[in-house]
Amino acid sequence: MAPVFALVDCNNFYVSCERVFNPQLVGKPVIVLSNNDGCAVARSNEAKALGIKMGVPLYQIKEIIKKNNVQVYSSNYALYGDMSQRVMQTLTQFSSEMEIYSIDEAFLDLSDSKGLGFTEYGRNLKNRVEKWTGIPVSVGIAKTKTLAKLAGRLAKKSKKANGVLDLSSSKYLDRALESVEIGDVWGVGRRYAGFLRSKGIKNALQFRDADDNLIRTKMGIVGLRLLNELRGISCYPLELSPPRKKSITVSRTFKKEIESPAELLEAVAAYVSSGAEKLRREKLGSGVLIVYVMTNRFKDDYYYNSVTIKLPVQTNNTAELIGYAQEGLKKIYKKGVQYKKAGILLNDLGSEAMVQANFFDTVDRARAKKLMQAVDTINFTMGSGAIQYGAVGLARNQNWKTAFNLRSKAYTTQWDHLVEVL
DNA sequence: TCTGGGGTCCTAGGACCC
DNA sequence: TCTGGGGTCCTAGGACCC
Repeated sequence: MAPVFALVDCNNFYVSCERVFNPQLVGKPVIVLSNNDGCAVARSNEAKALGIKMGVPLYQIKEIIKKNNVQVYSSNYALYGDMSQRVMQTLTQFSSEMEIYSIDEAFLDLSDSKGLGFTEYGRNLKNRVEKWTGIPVSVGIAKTKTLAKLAGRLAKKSKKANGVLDLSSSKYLDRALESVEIGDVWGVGRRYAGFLRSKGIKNALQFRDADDNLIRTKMGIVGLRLLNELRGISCYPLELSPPRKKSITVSRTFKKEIESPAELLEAVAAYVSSGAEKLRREKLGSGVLIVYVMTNRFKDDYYYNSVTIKLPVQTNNTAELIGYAQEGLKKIYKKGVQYKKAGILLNDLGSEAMVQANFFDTVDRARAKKLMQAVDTINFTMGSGAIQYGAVGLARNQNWKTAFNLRSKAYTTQWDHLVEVL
């Protein structure tokens, strides 16, 4: 039987999360910022209507914010992560087969749904998620994921659709495709959109009916898959279990530029700690560690350098990884440079249980593992960062530490942040 | 003054081997 | 002047996503 997909997409997700616990924000222009309160990464419809674009730096919209009393928030990942789980949990009731695609999106398999028509199904789903979690969602339904994304986008925009659009067997499919600008097609980014426009292909309908060879030469196999998906031939099945991670990265822009090697070391040690914790959570070990540093990329004298360290044995031991990172950092540190960002990458990931032993290995791995388990347990029960390596430095004087000056409370994950009803 | 972070996939080209 | 051919593996870079 031909598949049918539903895409469920939370509307302006971060903003919607803030509104659940602060209903006064409903109807007002609201934005949520990236790390260090740098850019607008989520916008309410009212904020979009004011012309605030995705990813625009805060300092460029100061005027608009002031004039229109836009409500501004720092990112609150604890809150958004928890709200996301609630939404996904609710969705499991609507299909046995679901793929969590991102923090605010999921694909559902509807091929064996019986009884109700798809539109009514979508409407039920939308109502229940909103009632149970407070998060408004849009639902797009179609024969392929790409078409479901497109339907979802139209569902959100069209007043008539009111949040749910079924294009799985619609006689208006062509008209719907024609109304979607080429750059808004899932998988067509800025570069490809520019190329396609230069060939006279301006919307999804023209793209669907384009010549295969033209698309293949410039966009390769990915482009051809995209064409097929738009033609109703499914190329991307639902991914029921998340594929194993191939890399883990932790990187941050510093609050202020830093120059001293000691501070740089602290930041890198902190990122390594966080990366190692992620490894352990996924029961993985890493065989290659990359450390990189850079200056402000918007300045002329931009400097970037990185070092790749092949580890003797795959590991997720924080102390060991910090040691290698420090060694590596010494090789790429340059004096007199104003660093603005650093990061680490963990590659060559493998299952913790399958680590290839090294004959010359000098680390007592059984002992190290016990220590890491103790550290993780403490941080899990007492709160993240309750215990950490000295290399990370002390909270005061951390000029690199990311700032969130406008953050709301962790309403759902910390007892002392619970909402009080007076 | 102020500009996010974490991922994946594909392709081309070079190194290396037989 | 002429200078094999095919396969595999790895890496860097480009493109995309949220």
